[in-house]
Amino acid sequence: MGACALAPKSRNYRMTHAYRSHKCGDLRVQDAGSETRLSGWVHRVRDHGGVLFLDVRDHYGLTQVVADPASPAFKIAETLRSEWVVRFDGKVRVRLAGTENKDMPTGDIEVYATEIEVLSQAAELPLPVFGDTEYPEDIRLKYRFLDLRRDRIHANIMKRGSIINSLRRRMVDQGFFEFQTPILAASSPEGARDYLVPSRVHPGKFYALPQAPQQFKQLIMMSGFDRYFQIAPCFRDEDARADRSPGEFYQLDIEMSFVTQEDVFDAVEPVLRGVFEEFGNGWAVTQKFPHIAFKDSIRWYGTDKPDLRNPIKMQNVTEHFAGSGFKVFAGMIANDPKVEVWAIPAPKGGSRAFCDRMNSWAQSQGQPGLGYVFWREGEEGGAGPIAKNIGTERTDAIKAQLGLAVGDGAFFVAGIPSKFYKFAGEARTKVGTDLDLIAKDRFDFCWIVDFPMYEWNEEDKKIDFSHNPFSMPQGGLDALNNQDPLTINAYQYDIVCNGVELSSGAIRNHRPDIMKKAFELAGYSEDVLLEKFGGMYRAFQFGAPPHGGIAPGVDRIVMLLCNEPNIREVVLFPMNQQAEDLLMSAPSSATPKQLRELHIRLNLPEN
RNA sequence: GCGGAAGUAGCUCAGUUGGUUAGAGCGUCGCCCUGUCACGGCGAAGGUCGCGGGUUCGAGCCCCGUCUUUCGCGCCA
Repeated sequence: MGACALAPKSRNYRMTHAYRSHKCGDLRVQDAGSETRLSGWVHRVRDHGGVLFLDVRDHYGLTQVVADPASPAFKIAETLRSEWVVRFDGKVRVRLAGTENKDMPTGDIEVYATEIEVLSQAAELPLPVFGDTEYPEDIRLKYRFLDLRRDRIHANIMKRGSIINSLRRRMVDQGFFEFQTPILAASSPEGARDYLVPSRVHPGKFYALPQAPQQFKQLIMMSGFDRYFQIAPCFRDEDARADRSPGEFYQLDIEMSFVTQEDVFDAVEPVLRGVFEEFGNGWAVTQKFPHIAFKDSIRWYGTDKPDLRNPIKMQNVTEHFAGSGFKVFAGMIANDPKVEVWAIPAPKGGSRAFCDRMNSWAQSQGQPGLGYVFWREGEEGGAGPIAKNIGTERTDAIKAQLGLAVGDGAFFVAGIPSKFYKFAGEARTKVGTDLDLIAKDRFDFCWIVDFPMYEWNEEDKKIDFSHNPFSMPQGGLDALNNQDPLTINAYQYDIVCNGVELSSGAIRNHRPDIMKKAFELAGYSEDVLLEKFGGMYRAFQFGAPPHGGIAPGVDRIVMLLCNEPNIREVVLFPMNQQAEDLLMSAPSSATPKQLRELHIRLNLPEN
């Protein structure tokens, strides 16, 4: 099994042990002739009438057991079925020449069974352990214990454990120390929906499970500790996605005192690079994570979590369309100075078929279409409707700016960038995917930095925090006092790998005066600060060190390293999309006694 | 809360334009088989086609509703 590579070297049990002298991955040619005792699950039965083969499986591997009519164990062997748990005693022998199995580590030997004890039987399986067929999620989750016996997911779970061990070791080696923070905590007013836990002692009051140990880790810094980390469980009552468990997940939560943004990067980068090199199947890992400003990421990639394996970088080509014969774009540009035209270069995408396919795709996304120019033999000046309208001089200029050649194409999106960047980013991804430009065997990391501190809330017509209100604004109090709030950036950063947002972090605002002003700009008085974040705001009054941190998502790291698209493949006992545990039946009703003790009366919806 | 996809034997799936008794592989059970490793051969059992309603002479197939699972949107400081 895949797991055996991760298993410790086997101990030598004596034959007097009740269940085993060896594990199922242990035996080799040099063991031939010796007695052995194996216990495990019957993985597969091959009954030839006269001779019977059984693959026996445990956590460590598979071994072939043989029985024939000369063996006293033959009668029992014939009754064995898949997934029964059995103890085998027998003699190790070298397989007959020509019958070795090179695909199994134990494939040169077999165990000739002399005694068999059935330790437990299995009913007919709702989910075969053998083979690699896909099964529906509800059955997999209901019979998770069978699902977990299967090779791929068994190996994933072991790899998850090894990754977490490695993360811990790497953190400790850098002088970090692991702390435990409360699970029964106070509800936090911002962010996701909380999981609430009713208090028995305080009728009508509730604890909340922490969405992250954010405030606690900052308090740890203010308590005079340094270099905190924790493999921290986080709880958020939000709906699931393929890469997001409902309810709970883990973060490698990190916080450091007396640091700048660069210090945090220098601490975290080697940990992630190291763990991706250790567990990444030899795929190339970015050695020095590039820093990309938030606004550049939006301009170049149409997203704040760019997949840098995709080489396409969008460019502003507004000037080539201003006053051109392509009236749609030219008119938009003339009417509104905020209008821009972005180009998505498509290397090797220079065919009418591909461009038309992209155009239809854009329409299926609710767009009016996707303008394009492509360059091909005989039409070096550019082909397609736009090329005809704007002429060779302009298409040549576009081709030169984008660094394209004959055989390539380019797509164009026009409008107010804040309205179309997301679609442009999706088009960039689609072009990269469809033209097979995205390398499959790399982990491409980057830091996204300089997130805006504030954003305009169109609905409430006011300025809002765009991310964490406790991030330090760049420029400090001076910027808050003198700058247009919408131009202020925060010391706030994300790590992105292959288009997956692995974590976000920040240098925190440790100064109550700056914090007061920051909240004031978003329309919150000091009372709000005191009422909602009293504990932490109080701590800031008594000598808070400059500090900052980050919290990479463990589940997503494991997903990337296991090359799994779904988080349930790397979690032992996941819930389904409706946040139910189908194996253990959670959530479930409380008894009247429990509810009485908690002073809770149910007010259930109709039906 | 909203949108897409799926739901047929224990499991994975096929099922034509709406037409007689709904099929296959795996698994299960029985018989045969002494070198397999997805062993093989013969046979059998196993189905309220998710559920409810409708259209029709006739529905697994068409229509409406509903439930379940999943993917996405909303949500996720």
